[in-house]
Amino acid sequence: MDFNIDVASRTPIYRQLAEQIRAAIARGRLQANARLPSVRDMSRRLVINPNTVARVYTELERDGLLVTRHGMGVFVAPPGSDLTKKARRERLAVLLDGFFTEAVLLGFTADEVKELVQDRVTQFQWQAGA
Amino acid sequence: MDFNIDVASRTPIYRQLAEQIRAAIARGRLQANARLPSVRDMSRRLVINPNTVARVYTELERDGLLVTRHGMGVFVAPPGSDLTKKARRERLAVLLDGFFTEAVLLGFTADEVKELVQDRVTQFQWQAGA
DNA sequence: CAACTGTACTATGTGACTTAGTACAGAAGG
DNA sequence: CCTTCTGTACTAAGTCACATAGTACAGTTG
Repeated sequence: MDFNIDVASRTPIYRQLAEQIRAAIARGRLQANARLPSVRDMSRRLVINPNTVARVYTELERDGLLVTRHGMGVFVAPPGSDLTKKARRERLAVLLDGFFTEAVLLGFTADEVKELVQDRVTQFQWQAGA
Repeated sequence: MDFNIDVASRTPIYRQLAEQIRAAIARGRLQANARLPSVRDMSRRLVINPNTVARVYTELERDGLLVTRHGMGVFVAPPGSDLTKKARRERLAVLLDGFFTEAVLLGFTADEVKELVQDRVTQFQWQAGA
């Protein structure tokens, strides 16, 4: 896994790294139980502070995406959200509405958006259908 | 139009207001040429600083969503993005990938997402199909 | 002229973000 | 046991985004 940080960006470093890890897991480029670089190793690679890396790992563990074993390292957690079905659906609806808002303001038609959905949906590692 | 601000939220006030205006336009609750509350009026309603409101209006004008006429007020711009077709599509793809990432991490299946898309897509004011 | 509009500027305060440095506890291998 | 890795927990410092307050100026309307 290769991550990269743009220190010139207005989005915080810790947010950039967290998003890249989330994306890697969602696309299956980081599989369950895979080990991530240590806090110090990652900080050296990205030329950022170890504290910032630790902050990212802590946040992602709180979200249930990572599991840390003290003295051993940080690993990708097995899939599964601990939210209720209702909470999960509400959260997804908010995100989808945000996406639709931007799509409308960019001038797209509904058909164009549906087409793009079909194009891109295959690049992610979805839960198996019921 | 009624807007509301949560000062306790971690998301900045100017961002909250900007998102609410964007959403209102995308859903057709604010039509083209509609007039928005004046900077001072909006600041009194939301109990925030006039400078913060002005910042929001300026940002949305830069994005082409609003038009200000000095001394007269701020109005909703007619639809239409000034980005190139390629830039618009790339931007939408980034947003869609972000949405898919969260959907996967929340544990949804591809079919569930497609279903939600069908449910919600009708609530927005899309450009007329080609 | 009066009362509204948006805009520009300075000054101030708070908190997020990032870095640096030090220290401590758990795990693995010679 | 000792060394070296691992994550974690602090403190201290600096920078910058965010929000507020206040003042001032220019355009529009009646």
